[in-house]
Amino acid sequence: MQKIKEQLAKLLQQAGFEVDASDFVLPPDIKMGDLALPCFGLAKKFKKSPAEIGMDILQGISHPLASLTLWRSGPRQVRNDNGVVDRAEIVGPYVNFTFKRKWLLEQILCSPPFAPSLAGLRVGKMVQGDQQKVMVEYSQPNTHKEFHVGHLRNACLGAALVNILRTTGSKVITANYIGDTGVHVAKCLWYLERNNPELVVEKGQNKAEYLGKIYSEAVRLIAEKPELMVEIADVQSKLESGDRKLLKLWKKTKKWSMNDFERIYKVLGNKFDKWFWESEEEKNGRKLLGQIIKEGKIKEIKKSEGALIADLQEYGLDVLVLIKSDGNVLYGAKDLSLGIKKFEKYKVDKSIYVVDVRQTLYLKQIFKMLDLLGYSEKEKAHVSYDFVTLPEGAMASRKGNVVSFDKLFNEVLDKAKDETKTRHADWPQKLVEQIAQTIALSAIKFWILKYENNSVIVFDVNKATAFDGDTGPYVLYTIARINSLFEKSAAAKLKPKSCKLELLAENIERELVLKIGMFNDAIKKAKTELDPSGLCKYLLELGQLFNNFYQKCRVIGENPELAGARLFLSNNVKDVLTKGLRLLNIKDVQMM
RNA sequence: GCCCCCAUAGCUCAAUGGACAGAGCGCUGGUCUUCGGAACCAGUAAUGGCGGUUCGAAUCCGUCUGGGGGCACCA
Repeated sequence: MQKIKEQLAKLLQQAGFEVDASDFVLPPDIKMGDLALPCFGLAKKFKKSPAEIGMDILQGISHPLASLTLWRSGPRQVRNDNGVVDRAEIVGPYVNFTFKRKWLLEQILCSPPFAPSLAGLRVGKMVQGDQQKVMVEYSQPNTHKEFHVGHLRNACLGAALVNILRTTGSKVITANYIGDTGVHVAKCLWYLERNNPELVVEKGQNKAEYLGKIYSEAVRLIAEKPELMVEIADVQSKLESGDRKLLKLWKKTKKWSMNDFERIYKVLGNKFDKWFWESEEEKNGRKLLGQIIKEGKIKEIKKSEGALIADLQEYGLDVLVLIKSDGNVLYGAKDLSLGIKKFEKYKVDKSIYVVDVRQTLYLKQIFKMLDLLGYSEKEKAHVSYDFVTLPEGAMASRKGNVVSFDKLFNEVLDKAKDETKTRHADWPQKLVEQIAQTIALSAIKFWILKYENNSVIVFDVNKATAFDGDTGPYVLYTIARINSLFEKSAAAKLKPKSCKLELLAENIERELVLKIGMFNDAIKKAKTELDPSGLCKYLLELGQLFNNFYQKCRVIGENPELAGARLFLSNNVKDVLTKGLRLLNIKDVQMM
């Protein structure tokens, strides 16, 4: 669509109007035209009414349009038999342009907005891009806790953003930052050391799930007797200084958690280039802070009440404790050393953090400290997303009221299997399971990604497991339907053909084509806003238009040229849907 | 106490300051001797209150009400 807008803008510029491609908007109804130019801006500039400006434009373009035969049908409309624009019409403060059908259809359908493939991703790189080197840190689960639907949102969002950045030209390094140390680990180990030092678990018990339970049990005990926190701090210190027994316990249980995370990432299709560990940054952070203090590098980092703090009040960013008065290192110290590492060791131009909205202030503090330490030239961005809550309130491992990823996934998977079996009683078990898994994942990911980053998602099992309406399976269904159409058409000796696209004369066909042309715009918006929800909405709208088209327009039984054009259009739809899903890290299906 | 976010149809969500505020679910009615009914069509119904800026406000500003979140030893 961008190319078309540019061409129209050029036409108007030749006629002497200062119009930019970005000035055009879509008319609310396809019958009004393909593109509209609001005349408010020009009206203000020339101190005329928008309608008068519209008249001027029609007068002006009469010349370039008039290369051959131009005729006017009334003062508010011009038509032209030659060239690109078929009709330009003033409606209120807008000038609506309708393009020559053949030209428009060929512009969009024959020059897809993306190159054929990009290695591995197969989405296609749409622009050359700035080749900016970006690190995207996302998914920061804590070991010794369960992976729940809150983590799921981060994992889905991060993966989608990475694909969107890559397809628009950025060089992305993906990073996971595992919380393998800290108070939560100490609490868990403290409990295990007292109650299950040999780490005996029942057969068949999911070990990561077991750790999650231990953790919330420990939290409960400590809430009853707050003085136990002294023991926890002791465990934490001993662990950092390398107590053998604790270290052994820690390593083994950490492995349990990591095995589980890796299993889940594999199911979700998340791949990370770098793995960072809090336990490593703990040491680095302590060292770094020691240096900063010793050299008096920045005045904001100083001792206070026995702790080491960053006093950022003069920037309106409060105070952040970096090292506790009991000597244990906090998150901020670790993130500071990791933040520096990203710029120094990995040489990135931009550092993106996909982190929960509740850490907005915290990340501002980290970014400010990085600025003060000499990294003010480097770009730092916090992609904040709101969290997933339960109807009765926030989800927290501490409270033990989390909806685990497994619970949700298994529920959706069972449903997908049932649905698939009822439709395909003849399918072998293996095929059913494979397709059902893809359907289930599409449902879960799409359910999460269709919400804007800043909207709270209230977990509702019916919505998360829905397959009707605006869901992932709806998009998959549309693709499967197109595939089926191709099979049946091929049997009827019909093939996609682009030579007579002008036969696509129905309004719904034109609407569908224009929507295909908007794919790039949807991707660009997702990139600018670092929010993929608009892309989800776009894919749903495209799917809806296709299904509408499919209902109204036949392929088999029509004359081969029309059928060919419709198949060509359908193929474009399938291409965009598949690539769009790919960007969202969602796999498609051949059939379902 | 200070700061941030949110409030749109019965429910869940959309809408670069611009044309009659759009979807999905629900409900009512319809399509189909199914190129795949996980579908399509029609109907139903909404900008929390009060001011202001603007040619024009769901959107920007102020204020009130009602939710959520953050603010020194959690991450």
